[in-house]
Amino acid sequence: MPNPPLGPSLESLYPNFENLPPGQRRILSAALELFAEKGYAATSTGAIAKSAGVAEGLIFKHFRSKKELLLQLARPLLLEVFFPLSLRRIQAIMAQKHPHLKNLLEALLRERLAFVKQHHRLLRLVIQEIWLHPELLQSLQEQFETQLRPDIETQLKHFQTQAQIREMPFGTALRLILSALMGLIIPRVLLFPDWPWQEEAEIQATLQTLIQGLAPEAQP
Amino acid sequence: MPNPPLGPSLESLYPNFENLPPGQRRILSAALELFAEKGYAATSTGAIAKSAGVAEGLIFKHFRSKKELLLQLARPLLLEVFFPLSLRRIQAIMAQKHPHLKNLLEALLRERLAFVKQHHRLLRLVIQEIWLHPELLQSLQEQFETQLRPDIETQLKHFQTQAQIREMPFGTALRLILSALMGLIIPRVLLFPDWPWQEEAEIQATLQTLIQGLAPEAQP
DNA sequence: TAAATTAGTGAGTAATCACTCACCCAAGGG
DNA sequence: CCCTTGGGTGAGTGATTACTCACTAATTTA
Repeated sequence: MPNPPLGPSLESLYPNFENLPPGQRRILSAALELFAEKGYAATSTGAIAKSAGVAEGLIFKHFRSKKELLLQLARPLLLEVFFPLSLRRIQAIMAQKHPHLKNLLEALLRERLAFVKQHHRLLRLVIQEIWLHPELLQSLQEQFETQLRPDIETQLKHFQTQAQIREMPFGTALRLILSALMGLIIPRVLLFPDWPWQEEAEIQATLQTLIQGLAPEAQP
Repeated sequence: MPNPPLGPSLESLYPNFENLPPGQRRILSAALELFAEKGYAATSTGAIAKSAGVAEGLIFKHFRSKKELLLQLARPLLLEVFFPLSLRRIQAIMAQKHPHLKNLLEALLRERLAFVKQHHRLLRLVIQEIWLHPELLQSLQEQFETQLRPDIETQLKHFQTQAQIREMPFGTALRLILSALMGLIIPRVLLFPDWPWQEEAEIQATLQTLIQGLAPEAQP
């Protein structure tokens, strides 16, 4: 199946989305779709209202400005998009004492790939707008530092003592892992979703490369 | 030096930039700066004209529309930004019979990092707008297929016969290499230019990971 | 039950948008 | 010496923009 399926995004991700008034829900959904497709700046509030089937004024009853609509859309979801370790499924895997780094990375990559296929609009929106709205990048950093860094750091240290990852700073290891994962996810889902991807082979090649790459240097 | 220097971008990249009428040059420079900073859609032609110190009407003397200004800015530069192998300096390195993959990748990474530090506005512009203007992505693909693919493919095959890269499809190897390079360049130059980067260590870690990762599997 | 709060409407507004047009000026060419 | 051509000007245009406001209607609170 070459095309990522278009699924409802917000219901399963936005905190207590179902308890919001229906108008606000329709606005958020329509805004996500239009922002992702045409970009924030090129999407008018009139178009959002029309697509949501509500009066334009209602947008400004629920959100003080168009920009706040963007931030309220993106902020609660940033963590979910970029830091999969916050997911319960992955935490469950990490709770086990995994013998091999490969098992963790494979679960991570497969889970993230499926997640992004389902919520590709959201990833698109974030990747498009993070360069233009420094608040987004900053809140992403804050959430990471406070909520995720400790967990990931101990996990990586564990693999380092097991000599599955060679000695290197935490930030470096994180960067190498994330760029390998994103290097598959972004072209697969966002840039060239219609290519005839050999997805399983790409997953295996990515994991193999990452694991060999992170391993300690072979002693001659 | 944590901050990437802001250098003149177009003089050295745009084909026969110096022969263009001065008004057009000022417009292109101002548009590049503003598009990269605020995004294409959020930049008005009035702001471009003001920043360039020309009348707004002059923009439409030289470019049929605002969008064509964007395309004329981006298209001739896409290849330079994303496909460093077109550069003479790198071609010179490739002309030698390199004994080791590492020499090529190291030259590539260092050259690209320096290039992007100098032209970070341009990379920013392309990364921001490529999601919203399919023409950009398409012309990028075309240029790659016709001009670069053959060279790179033979070069990679050469490394495969030397057993420095294990057996894998061309597209896969290219993707793995590009994501490793971009995974250093993008955070270093665009996302967190002000961090206290240990740049030399990051370069070495990236190369080491990539070379180990691409190598044939160790036989037990 | 009166009052206040909340969801939702849709016409209205001042500002801004991309783009046009009539015009100026200088340099060549016949 | 006229006349075309091309770089450059800046006021003007209709459309679009984000946002406001006076107004229902229904539900909650006192």
